[in-house]
Amino acid sequence: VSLKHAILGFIELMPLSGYDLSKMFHASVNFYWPATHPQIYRTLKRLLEDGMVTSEIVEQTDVPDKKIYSITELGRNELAEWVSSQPELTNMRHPFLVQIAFANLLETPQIIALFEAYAEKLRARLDRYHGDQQRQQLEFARSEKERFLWNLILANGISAFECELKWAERAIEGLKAISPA
Amino acid sequence: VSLKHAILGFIELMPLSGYDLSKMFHASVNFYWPATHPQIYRTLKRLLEDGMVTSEIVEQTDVPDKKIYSITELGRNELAEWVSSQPELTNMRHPFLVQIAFANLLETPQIIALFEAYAEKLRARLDRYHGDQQRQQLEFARSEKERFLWNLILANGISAFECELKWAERAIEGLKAISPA
DNA sequence: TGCGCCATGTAACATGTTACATGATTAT
DNA sequence: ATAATCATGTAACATGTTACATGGCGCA
Repeated sequence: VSLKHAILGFIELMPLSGYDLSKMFHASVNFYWPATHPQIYRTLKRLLEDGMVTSEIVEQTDVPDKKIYSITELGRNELAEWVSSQPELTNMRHPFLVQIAFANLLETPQIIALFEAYAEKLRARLDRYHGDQQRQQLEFARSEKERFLWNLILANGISAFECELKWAERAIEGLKAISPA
Repeated sequence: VSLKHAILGFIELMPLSGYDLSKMFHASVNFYWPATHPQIYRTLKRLLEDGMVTSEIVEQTDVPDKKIYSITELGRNELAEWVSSQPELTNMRHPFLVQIAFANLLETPQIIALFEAYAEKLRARLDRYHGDQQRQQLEFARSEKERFLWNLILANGISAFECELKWAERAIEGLKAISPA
């Protein structure tokens, strides 16, 4: 339901092409709302049909032409309505937990190795959160309030992954305690 | 990729019908791997075609017949392989963060209200984690190791939601500080 | 010569959701 | 009566992924 609204949200910031949107998704919300380019183009097509956006072809020299989308009054209303609607809990798909749920077949050292590989991935993700790529997005904020909100989102990712990492590290300790050293 | 493996994992515990599986998903892994019954029946059909499971109709009096699925050698291999494969990071869809990312249109008190509604939902979810429904599942554990793993999974949910709740509460504090009281 | 960026899209497939469809039994 | 539980499934739709398709420019 919500890719549509994320796209409207970006276009509300400024008129954008599908390609721009794709880059923005990858540079910013990708961690909590991934979107690939076919999905974006398809959704833009639908938004256009529904009159939520308008498109305009901008000719460019040297590089291919762009199709720039702008938000309409209807789109702005839709976005405003969605933004103020009741928040939903993330419905996670957590493949690692499923894996662990059925890991009884494995030897404890193997399970420890799984947790260690998982912790490593979490650390890599945390590094990316701490990297400046994320912070650069904050520059586009149009107000103090917006910057504050975007900082909250960043903080959410960091705290969630730190929490997950702590859990994994505690799990490793616990598993080592029951494993024949 | 992984509903298939979750189903194999359950059937490996004991032979089960689609209906049983549906109940087990709702009672246990639902928070980190939701599955609806059409999905389960469809996946069972495919697993049967692929020779990962066999089915047997069990006639019952008073209640409708059951179609009980059992795991095959092939299915057990597939499961074993998957369980020991490289763990993947959860790729979240976090609609609330998207909502907040574009909440600049709203007045600060409205944003606070959103966070409060969100925090309320988190608390409700935590209550369910602390409820005994989750703990009852632990009874089915076939070994100390399995019980330990299942406890880890429970702990993961609790710590993740507690962390998220703390984040939301801190956010509310921060927003109140910048709002005209 | 080949890779990567720019820029658009489609096709096929996989996965997930909601609604439809049936029908008996048991408890309120 | 009516709702809930048992038990199976299909159909239609929405969403997400991977691969295919095109084509120019600039850089190494």
